[in-house]
Amino acid sequence: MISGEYLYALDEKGRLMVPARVRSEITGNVMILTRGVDRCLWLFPAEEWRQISQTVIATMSPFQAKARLIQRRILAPAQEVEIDRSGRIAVPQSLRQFAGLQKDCTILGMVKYLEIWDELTYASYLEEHEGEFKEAAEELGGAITF
Amino acid sequence: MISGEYLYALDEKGRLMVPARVRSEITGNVMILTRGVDRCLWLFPAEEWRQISQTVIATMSPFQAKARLIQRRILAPAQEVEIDRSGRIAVPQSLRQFAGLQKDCTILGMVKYLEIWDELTYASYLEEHEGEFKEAAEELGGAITF
DNA sequence: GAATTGGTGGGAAAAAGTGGGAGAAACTGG
DNA sequence: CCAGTTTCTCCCACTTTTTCCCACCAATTC
Repeated sequence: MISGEYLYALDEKGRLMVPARVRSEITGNVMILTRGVDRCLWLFPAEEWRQISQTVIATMSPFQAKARLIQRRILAPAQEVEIDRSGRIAVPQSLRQFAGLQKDCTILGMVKYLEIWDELTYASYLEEHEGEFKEAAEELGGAITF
Repeated sequence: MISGEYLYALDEKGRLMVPARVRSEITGNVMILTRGVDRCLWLFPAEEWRQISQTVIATMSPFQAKARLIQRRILAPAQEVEIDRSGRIAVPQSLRQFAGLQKDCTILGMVKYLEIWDELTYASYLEEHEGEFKEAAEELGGAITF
């Protein structure tokens, strides 16, 4: 179960640390990096990705517009990235650009996968959506008690 | 499984790189290039193309308008292209024009085949469809949970 | 305070990508 | 049908990027 909020800097070669806590949770040293929904990247353990992508592919035909869209936006940008001996991955140029990664990046543990945000982008996202969050919390409140 | 998002420039002779990652996934050095759906080209590994075209042909009669249309639009324009020693293919003039390829091209791995877009055309496609994508993603949420 | 773990930077070799030259093939006009 | 011209194709050499590895620094633990 992957969780936690981390802050790491992209180095000059475009490399980013995978938190040690996370590394110890996954098997192997290959993960899958792709565009996320919203302005961030998603980083999956290989096995999780296999499941998700299979599910998506199974429901898709290249002759349907919506399917192509999903495929182009989520499946296509996915690349295998290898974790080096120091625990870093290389983030490809195109994905860095998409998420607007500058230097400092926030990494979020989302249970089954990780999100990578530019630190500032993430901060403003949270701020802008605080109201919406409270509404969502209110709704959930009906179903969830502690 | 072909995926990844790559950016390459068409050179002055109209040649375009096939990403090394992709080259290592396919057998042989011949691929099939044709018009895609939307303003892009489709590039198939020979074997995949054989299957797809067979499937399409099998369901088509030249006496039906729709069938002829699909045939003219997808099957007919297909040509074999050879990957040279440096890993490039020559993109024929007519196809370049169809997809509006200028210089920088985005190449998308679509699992079974590749798409070739003019960089700017693709960027605007994604931008224009981001709203639609999020709706579609929202729907997928019904099918995929952790 | 020594040893272990986590993180950062950078060098060197290998791989990937780019440009361009020379010969072959195709096209054009006479 | 031939000669001149253009386009294509194939290959090589150079440049850039990526990958892999190691050394070092910081922080934590024993």
